[in-house]
Amino acid sequence: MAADTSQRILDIAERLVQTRGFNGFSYADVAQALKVTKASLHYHFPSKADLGARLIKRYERKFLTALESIDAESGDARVKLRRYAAIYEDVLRDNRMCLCGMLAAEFGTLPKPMREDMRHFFDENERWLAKVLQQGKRDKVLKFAGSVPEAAQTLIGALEGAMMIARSYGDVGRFTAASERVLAGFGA
Amino acid sequence: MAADTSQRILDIAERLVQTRGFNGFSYADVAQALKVTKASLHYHFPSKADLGARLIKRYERKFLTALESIDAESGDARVKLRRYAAIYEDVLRDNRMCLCGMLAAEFGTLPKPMREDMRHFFDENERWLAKVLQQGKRDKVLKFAGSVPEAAQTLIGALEGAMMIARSYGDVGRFTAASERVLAGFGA
DNA sequence: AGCAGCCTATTTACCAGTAGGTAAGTAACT
DNA sequence: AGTTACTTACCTACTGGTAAATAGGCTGCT
Repeated sequence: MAADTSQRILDIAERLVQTRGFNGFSYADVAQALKVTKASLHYHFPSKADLGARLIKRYERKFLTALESIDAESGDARVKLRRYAAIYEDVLRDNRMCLCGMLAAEFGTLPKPMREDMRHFFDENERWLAKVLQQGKRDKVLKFAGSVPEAAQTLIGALEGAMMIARSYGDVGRFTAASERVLAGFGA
Repeated sequence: MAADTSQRILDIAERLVQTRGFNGFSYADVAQALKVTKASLHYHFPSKADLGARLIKRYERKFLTALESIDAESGDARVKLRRYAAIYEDVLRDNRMCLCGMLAAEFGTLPKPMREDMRHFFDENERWLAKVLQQGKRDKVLKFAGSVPEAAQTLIGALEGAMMIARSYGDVGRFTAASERVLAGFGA
């Protein structure tokens, strides 16, 4: 029950960051949602920066696990890309922004450790995507010009941006359309 | 000198929103930078929501003026697209995020009028881009599949996302690379 | 079995600093 | 005398954070 509280705090804080941003919520918000006192939160996460850092690490772990599942369940690079985009779409459908996409916008006010953790998330995404793109190229199911890492970076940026704007319009379809177009540009 | 104060407030606030976000700065920050009191700011912009709304409107006006210049100075749709992307790059080079891209991330905490103004900015961008894309298609200098408005939306999202992430890495080149790749996808 | 002592999770009761905002006064120009 | 552009002096609510008290469960010892 004890370890559970930490996770429940993270669940609520995660939702708040994804919908309102790291600067858009307070310990009081989490405390209220969880029906405990603020002081209790500080017991589990001494400072907001700690909470934020833990949030990113857990999010990255969940995300990379999902990517491993994709690898395990499909061999076709085109399918992998589509399933990658589908992760974003699912997040958006829940009215959330990608946690790290949100934090990227707030970069200027983020504690240093959070900045590094956030970039690590994108680095790992890029690594996975680069692997998939390389594989797709080798298997001749994807075709695109130029450097593989740059292609991966472009893809991440395009999906994050599409997500961010689609959310402002409350329109998942807008994301889907952009996502399909971007993937089509890679032959997927 | 009086009318000037309002503009100087907007200048400073604009910079703060673009670097720290709307929730990442306070009237006290602006007052300090301008060496006036907070109360003086409230004289010019009664509430922060007012300030924010005025900020967006001024930003949109400047932006649309820049787009008119592009129209006036070039007839080639490929050049127009490249110059459009160059606007983003210049903003980023100044270590800023696009004002409305930043606000899109903070959408969940924005006052309603600001939400609408922000979407208006994107709508106008989309309108201009759609016009350019249509023209490029007609002139056979651009080629892309599917609906023109959707293509325009995709382009905006890709540039905003690339910008946001590149800024987190303090790497303008990362934006440039993504931007070139995206434009290449339209034949530009 | 009984209980002392400890650990974990939590509360109550604070704290200083900052947020956005207001009321009333003032100084200069028209 | 009125208008414009401010300042001084406040206000309330909230921010992240802390210290001390407390309640309950588990440990080992006699």
